[in-house]
Order: sequence, then C-alpha cells, then structure tokens
Amino acid sequence: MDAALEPCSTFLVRHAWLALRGVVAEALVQHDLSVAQFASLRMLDESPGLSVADVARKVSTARQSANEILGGLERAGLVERRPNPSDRRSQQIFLTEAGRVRLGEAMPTVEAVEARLAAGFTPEELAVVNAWLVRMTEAATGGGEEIPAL
Amino acid sequence: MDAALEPCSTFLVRHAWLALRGVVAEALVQHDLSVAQFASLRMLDESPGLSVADVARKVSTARQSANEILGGLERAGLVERRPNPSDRRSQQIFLTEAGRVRLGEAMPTVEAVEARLAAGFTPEELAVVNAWLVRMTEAATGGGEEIPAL
DNA sequence: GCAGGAATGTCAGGGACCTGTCAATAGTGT
DNA sequence: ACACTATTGACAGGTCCCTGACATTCCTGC
Repeated sequence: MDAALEPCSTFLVRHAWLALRGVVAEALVQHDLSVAQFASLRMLDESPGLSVADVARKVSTARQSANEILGGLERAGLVERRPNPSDRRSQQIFLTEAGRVRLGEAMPTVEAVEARLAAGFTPEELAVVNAWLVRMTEAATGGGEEIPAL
Repeated sequence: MDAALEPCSTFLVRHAWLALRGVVAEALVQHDLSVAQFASLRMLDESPGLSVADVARKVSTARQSANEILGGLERAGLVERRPNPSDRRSQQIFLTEAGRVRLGEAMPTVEAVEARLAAGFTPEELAVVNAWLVRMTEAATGGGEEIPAL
C-alpha cells in the first residue's frame, strides 16, 4: 500500500463510503433498487407511516430528494402514499406487500456483502469502529452546526 | 438521536462522511476553498506535476470533474498547467506560490478539526478505525486492487 | 515502420441533489 | 378568536458530478 500521506481521516471516510456505496449498489442492481431506495425502504419497514419530510430527515437528504426517491418507489409499486387523517398537509407512506417482499430479498444480499467486508475484525474492533463513526456523525450536529447533507 | 436500527455499516459510513464533509467544508470557507479543491491541492503538493487524469484517479473522481475543480483552482491562481514535454496529450499541474500559501493556511484548520473529533479515542482505537476504513476501500476493487491514497 | 489498442483532455448531455420559494395547514401564545 | 410562527409537500432554478463520445497522442506487437 502507499504509506504516502497520513491522510486526513475525512478522505479516508470518503473513500470508504464511495467503495461501500459501489459494492452495495452493485449488489442491489439484481433487485432493481438504488442505494437510496434501499435505505428508504429500510426506514419505512421499520417505521411505517412516515411522511416525506420524516424520510428525508432519517436518510439525511433534502425533502425534495426524498420525494423523488419515494416517487420512484411508488411508480415501482413498492410504497404507497396515503393521506394523513390527522394532518392534511402530510401523507403517510407505507410499504406495499411487493415492497416488503423486495426488501426481504435485498436485505440478505446487503448483509452478506457487509459481513464479507467485516470478516477479519473482532467484535471489539468493530465496536470501536462503530463508536467512532457515530462520534463523527454526532460531531457535525453536536459540534454546533447543521449538516448540509449529500 | 435515534438508536433505532443497528444499521448497515454502509449508512453509518455515509453519515460520517456527510458530517465530516460538512464540518471540513465549513472550516474551509474562510480559506475560500471547497473540500474537493482542498483535496486536489493536497495531492498536488505531495506529487507535483500530476496530470488531470492522475488527479482524478487520486481523488476518486471523474476526469472531467477533476478538470473542473482544477479549472477553479487555476482561475484562482492557485495552480498552473504546463504542457508535458514528454507527452503532448497531457499537462503537468503545479501549485503556484499562492497555492502553496493557501494550502499552508488551510491545512492546520482541517487538522485542528479532525484532531478535535478524534479526541477521546486512544491511538490504538484510531489505528483500528484506520485499518477498517482502508479495508473497506480495498474491498471495492475486488479485494486486491489499487485505490487512491488521499 | 505501422496498424491496433490504450490513455489524455475536452465537449455534450443527463442525473442526482441542493437551495429558495410558495400556498396550505398545524400548532402556540395572547 | 386571532395573529404569528413552524411545518409540509411541491415547484423553479442551479450546482455538482457523472457517463458517453470524440480527436489527438502515446505505446505496443507485428
């Protein structure tokens, strides 16, 4: 490897993200899902009935981006929007049966990929990594400022 | 915060990247540099005379994106392109004196930010994190290929 | 030499995402 | 009840980055 520059960890994280994103995207192609769509599906499976704005916040993206992502999922018949009976501004979004099935198919694929990548590290080490990553994400908001979001 | 799902590490990394990017971008505003520009400046300081394609590979971006980034840096007078005497297709790119000065000013800012974020972790822990991140980036290329250094 | 393939910089076009804004609606204090 | 503010989903406009293509130039094998 190149021991060249003890790089800013920022760019290490960037490369890790690009790499992981690429691998996961590749794995999701066979399920006809994008990474963003998969993330949204995951959120909605865990928390049915979220609004568009909720999804946007959960996946750290702009409301409108979330709207477009959900639009794609809706066109694919994987989610459905329903009017929110207690708030006429917002819509509740639910996975359709097809959406649940699709997510159920895709999830093991992604998990397998991540498990393959995590191989070689002890649970303690992975816990450290996890803690560090969480610390970084908190630093943005807890440090005082807002996150621009990708 | 939401301790909800033990998430795919992929998305943890994404959030960490977004957060770090935000913090670093904020720190670089005062130096009138974007994150991508800072990264390019760094590469060129370490390896003067790189071509546009070289920079693109090193920062993991498309040739054209690198071209645009370098265009901005050139307009700002921070880098200069010179014809490559031994390859008439490519250009060699060098930092100008102003570029070196600007990088010298910005670097401590970024390092300070990262140091602040790394506080609370032992060197051993940070080494583990580093190793994990590198492992992730390597995984993208199929497990054994080259991946840029920054 | 020289034909074929690879690499370079660049252009055109598009996708994904963001900011800024808007009307409609919800919540809050007076 | 009523202003005031915040929030929601949507629209317009712009930015950033990417893919695909192209002519030019280098670098092979023959």
